[in-house]
Amino acid sequence: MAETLEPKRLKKAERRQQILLELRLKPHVRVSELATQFGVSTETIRRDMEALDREGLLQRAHGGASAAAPGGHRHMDERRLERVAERERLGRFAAYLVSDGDTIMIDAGTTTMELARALAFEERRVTAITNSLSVAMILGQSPAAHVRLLPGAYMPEEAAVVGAEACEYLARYNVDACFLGASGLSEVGITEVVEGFDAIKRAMMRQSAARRFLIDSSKFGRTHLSRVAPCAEIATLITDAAPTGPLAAAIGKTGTEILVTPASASEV
Amino acid sequence: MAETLEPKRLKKAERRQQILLELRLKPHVRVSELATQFGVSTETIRRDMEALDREGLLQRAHGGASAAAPGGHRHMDERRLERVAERERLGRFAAYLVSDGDTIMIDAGTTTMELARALAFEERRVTAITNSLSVAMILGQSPAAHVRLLPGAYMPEEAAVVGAEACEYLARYNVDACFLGASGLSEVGITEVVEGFDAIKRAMMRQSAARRFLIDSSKFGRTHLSRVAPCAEIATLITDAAPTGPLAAAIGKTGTEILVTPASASEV
DNA sequence: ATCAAAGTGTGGGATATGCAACATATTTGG
DNA sequence: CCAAATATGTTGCATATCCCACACTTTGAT
Repeated sequence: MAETLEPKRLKKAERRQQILLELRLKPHVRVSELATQFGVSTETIRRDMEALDREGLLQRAHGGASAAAPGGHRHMDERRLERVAERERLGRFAAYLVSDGDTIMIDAGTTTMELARALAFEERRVTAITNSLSVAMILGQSPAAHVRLLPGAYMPEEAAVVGAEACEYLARYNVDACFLGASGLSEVGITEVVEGFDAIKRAMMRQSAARRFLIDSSKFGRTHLSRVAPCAEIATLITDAAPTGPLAAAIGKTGTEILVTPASASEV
Repeated sequence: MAETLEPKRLKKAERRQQILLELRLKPHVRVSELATQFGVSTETIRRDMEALDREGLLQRAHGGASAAAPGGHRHMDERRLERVAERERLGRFAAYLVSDGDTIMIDAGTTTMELARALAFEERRVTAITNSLSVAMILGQSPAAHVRLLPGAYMPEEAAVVGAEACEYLARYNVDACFLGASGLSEVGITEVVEGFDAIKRAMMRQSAARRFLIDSSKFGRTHLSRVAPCAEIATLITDAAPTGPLAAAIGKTGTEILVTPASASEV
């Protein structure tokens, strides 16, 4: 009784889950590959991909699909689609503030990821400490960068580690500057919505000579649950449009250096 | 030769650089898109992509290209293509040794990544400590898993952290079992070729009640630079074929439990 | 200026993919 | 058990891509 039973056929949900898992390891999968692998027709895979694409879990391409965000996740993916140009400008701009030989801290976020890209692209010779796996992977590609990762509990939604251990660990290091993102910036100060990120940001600020924030103007006026720091503690604010109204007043009184990316004048 | 006012045509190097930049914003670009964008023929783009693919700077796909895996680098990708089926079986099999509620350590490697996949797929309720960013991201997807990441210097080729800090940090934890890969297994014992991984493995072994190794039979008889441990310290060897010759003799004398995956004939 | 080398464009046949409509299979709910 | 709903497979054809060979253009050096 030779049981030639093939691996039990996967159901739709399992198959789609597998597709996503596959995409965690490879940046791109082909329709034809998966069809063979799962023993289903290409049309089925096509339908799977179509559905997953609608959910934003992957990006469809001719003949296959790519991971929506390598090292990123659902929430991040959605955010990634908005204001990409602004964030890229912010990241590139912030990279000018980093010199060869600098030691820096970078926290997790879509904007700080752009900074990591810029630093990697320019092959700036830096030592960076981060709690973001995405930042580590991106910046780690640069042969000129040294990256150290913090310990702690892994938070899949943000592809980052958080927790007391990470914060404690930060106390070991003293760096030239930290580059941090944030969920909101208002008269109250810097605020953050992701649980655990506030403590990381505060710990990074403590160990840094210069405290720099990358915050695009869509975050202005927003106040979230936990306050990271008052406006006065921002050494440098890198943004795409100068603050106005009460926020401008609040920040104006502090010694905060406000750097606005140049390209914002040309287009919306 | 009338001088046209068209944007000056990019040279080869610039165009290729531009392609890579594009891939930092989008996970996937199409040949046809870029051809239009740069005003060159699709063949040119194709040649560009082919070259960049050879350099490992992107991953070619039918109709376009994706960003190279940020964590999974050239080496890993190549390795991934070999013995995929064996590794997957090993990973799945090893997952049976993990019970709900277990605490485990997993080190970096292509085989242990498969274990992470299996654990994630089955949503086993585990707490895992790892130095591998890939393992963390894969297993972190599972709602039932808690993942802790070790601190240390990031090693881009392996998408893992290494170093004294990681080893020290491991001493904080005591777990039920560790699941480790290796570059070689011979009479000498377990050996490793990746610098820094040996120390991680030893530290993980120290903190684990059960020491389990996932080593496919192609590694048998190989001896690499640094010895991780003698055969006697292997509690469980999970592999796809029973050792033979001198290796069998060496392992036979120890109390090592040898588990061979039911590849074809037998069953569990 | 001339030549060689490298880069790029063009064309056509082979192959792969997409898409839609319909047939079949599987699951679900009563 | 059946029937509806859902999922998957199949077919045919339009389209897109690939790959190769060769011609043309640009570049750089002598």
